[in-house]
Amino acid sequence: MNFELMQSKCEEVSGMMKAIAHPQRLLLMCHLSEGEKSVSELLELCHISQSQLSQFLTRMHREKLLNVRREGNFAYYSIADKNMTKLIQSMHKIFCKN
Amino acid sequence: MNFELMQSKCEEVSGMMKAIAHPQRLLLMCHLSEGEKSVSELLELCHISQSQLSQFLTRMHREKLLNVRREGNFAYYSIADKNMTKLIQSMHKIFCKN
DNA sequence: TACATATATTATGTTATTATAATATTGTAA
DNA sequence: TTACAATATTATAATAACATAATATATGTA
Repeated sequence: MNFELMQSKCEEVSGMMKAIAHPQRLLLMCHLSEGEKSVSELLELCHISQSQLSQFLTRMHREKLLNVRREGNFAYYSIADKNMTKLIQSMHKIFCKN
Repeated sequence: MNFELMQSKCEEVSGMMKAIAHPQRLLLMCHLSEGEKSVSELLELCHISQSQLSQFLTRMHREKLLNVRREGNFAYYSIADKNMTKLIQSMHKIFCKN
């Protein structure tokens, strides 16, 4: 792998790191790695205000990391980026096993 | 895994994510994942000012992510946290293969 | 001693993140 | 139509991150 490619990869990937470089956003991603969840469910799972949760979700959706599916009054979010799912799974192995 | 544990893990791990949530710091870590490097070497590898490089290294050393070894005029940095090394390797597999 | 080289520190202006409060929107049900 | 519940948006104050310039320290060498 040449250096220029390495640099541009880092540029790209560090953006994804930023998304999970926050305790609550990482927790969100961990919960979402187990499947789609509604905003209300996420609100119960993470100790965070409704406003901030919505802001985080909106932001990560804008960054193409999350999908939304709206059904009536509810919004269901899921991880949009396959690599993000893989990453969370790797992190789980590394940091949460033993 | 219970939720409280999950939360405290996320608290801890998101700190590490922060360290690599920056293009140049991630690039630094990638280069360091191949072994110890001197500041001068890193300065050549990353396009970054001497001051900022030193600040980044100092910061990550303070956060126990890096080790320093001083030899005469030079300082050699290496990754101190085994999990960080594992993480960088996983990321390499996920983002840089194909 | 004087000077060069490698690295670290300090200071500072700019921009981005975070947290919170307040308000708005939209869909559903009475 | 009114009211409520779920979610989104806007505004804003506090804090942290970033980039850069300037200066300092420490080691090695002529």
